[in-house]
Amino acid sequence: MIKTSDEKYLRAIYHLSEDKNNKVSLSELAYYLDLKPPTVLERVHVLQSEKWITYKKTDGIHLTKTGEKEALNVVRKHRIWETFLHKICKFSWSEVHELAEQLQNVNSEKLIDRIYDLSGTPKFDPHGDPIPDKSGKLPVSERRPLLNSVDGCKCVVLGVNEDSNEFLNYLTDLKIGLNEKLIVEKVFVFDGSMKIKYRNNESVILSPKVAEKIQVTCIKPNCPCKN
Amino acid sequence: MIKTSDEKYLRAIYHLSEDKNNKVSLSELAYYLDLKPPTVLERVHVLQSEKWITYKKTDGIHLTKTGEKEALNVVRKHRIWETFLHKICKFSWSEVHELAEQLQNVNSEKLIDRIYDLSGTPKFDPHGDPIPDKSGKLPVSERRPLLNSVDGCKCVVLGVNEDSNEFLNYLTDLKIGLNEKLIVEKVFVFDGSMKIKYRNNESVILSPKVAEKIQVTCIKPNCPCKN
DNA sequence: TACTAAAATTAGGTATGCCTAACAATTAAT
DNA sequence: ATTAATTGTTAGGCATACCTAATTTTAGTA
Ligand SMILES: [Mn+2]
Ligand SMILES: [Mn+2]
Ligand SMILES: [Mn+2]
Ligand SMILES: [Mn+2]
Repeated sequence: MIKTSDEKYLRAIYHLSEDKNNKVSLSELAYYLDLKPPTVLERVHVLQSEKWITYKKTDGIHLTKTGEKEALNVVRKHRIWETFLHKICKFSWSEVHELAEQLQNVNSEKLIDRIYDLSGTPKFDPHGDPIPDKSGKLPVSERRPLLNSVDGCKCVVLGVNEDSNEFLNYLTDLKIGLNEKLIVEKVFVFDGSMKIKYRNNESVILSPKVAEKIQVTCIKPNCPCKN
Repeated sequence: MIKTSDEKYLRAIYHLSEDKNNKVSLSELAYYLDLKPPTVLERVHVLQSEKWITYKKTDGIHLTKTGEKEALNVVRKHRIWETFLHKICKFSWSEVHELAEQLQNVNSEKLIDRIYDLSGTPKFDPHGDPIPDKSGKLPVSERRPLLNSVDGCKCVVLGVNEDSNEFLNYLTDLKIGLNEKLIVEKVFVFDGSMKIKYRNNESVILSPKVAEKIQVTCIKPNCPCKN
């Protein structure tokens, strides 16, 4: 049986190898977990001996098949809790992550099933991230960065690429939330920032850094936006 | 700020000094927590230095005013989670305790408030135990042991005095649950066991050991049952 | 009161999960 | 190719939360 403290590592490794899909280095993992490299090295050796991961200095850290399955299970629990907290308990999308970190440790598949049902058997969490099914399969989504939009594109927010409170609160201030419809009025070729219209003709200019992290899908068919 | 591991101790001490309202001994506490006395002694010293409890070998362990307040807060969290699990997540009353033990460690007053509201701001948990309010005040209940009933008494189940799965599953097998109406057909003076009628004229003979642990209140006013 | 059983304490030990400081190896830059 | 910076590794230590075995204290009983 896997331990809670292992799950933390597996989820971290999963995220790091997902984002930047190249090898995960020791120091990277240490930084992500807010721990020091010797600490992490120690645990990595253990995780390796338990066959959850492989590690070679040159090759970095990789999840094994079993490790990935376990990681996806933690991701599943995390995202189901986030969804439950948002939909049923009415927490904002910037509050759910931290709480879910605690709740995901609770050890009861039956409880996960129940809150999953209570939340309406969702496919995506409040940040738009896909919820793996029990076998670890991820639902596919059309999401692409808002940054790839062309002038005139009408699209809808499916999620975000970053969980940080600073970012989420910024969006909340702008009143940009999940399922918000956005019209890309103009893309400024200079730096890629874009003027967006939404709600009752509110409008805002988003920096490319922000636009890159907002995930959308076009509403009109055959929209010429890049993916 | 109090630590999760301290809360476990405070709740245990609270229960032990509640049940048998005399002093709580070290070995008693150790047994309850399923730990060895030296382990517990160590922690007791710490808890004492942190002013949650007092301890003198002769006098046993006592919660301080602050300690009791903290203990009541854990009890509150525990019972709210139990209620939520039962009412909203449809867990049976024998399943909720163990899960609540895990969930009560989650650190968010806001979350407790939300699930409390979701559960319909209950005053009692699925075992009939009172849920303290935020200031630590307990709602009063009319509960008395079924054992104190006289022949012919009509009463309703308000709770139980024991959380063990063996006991709860026994009641579940008999289909005796919360709010079940019971008629005491006959009390056998020999040993105090009693014949009970309930539901569609089902009937059963309960041993005094069981009857003592079922908490009820009389339905008819001026019922001559003892309290 | 003296003896015995139970409870409390002390001493010393283990596993886990974290750390710093010092050193080695690798990779990037001049 | 040499140097500098980054990354990984080793060694040794600390705190927490447990344990057993041995001893002391207290309380119950004869
Ligand atoms: Mn999250
Ligand atoms: Mn999420
Ligand atoms: Mn309970
Ligand atoms: Mn209860």
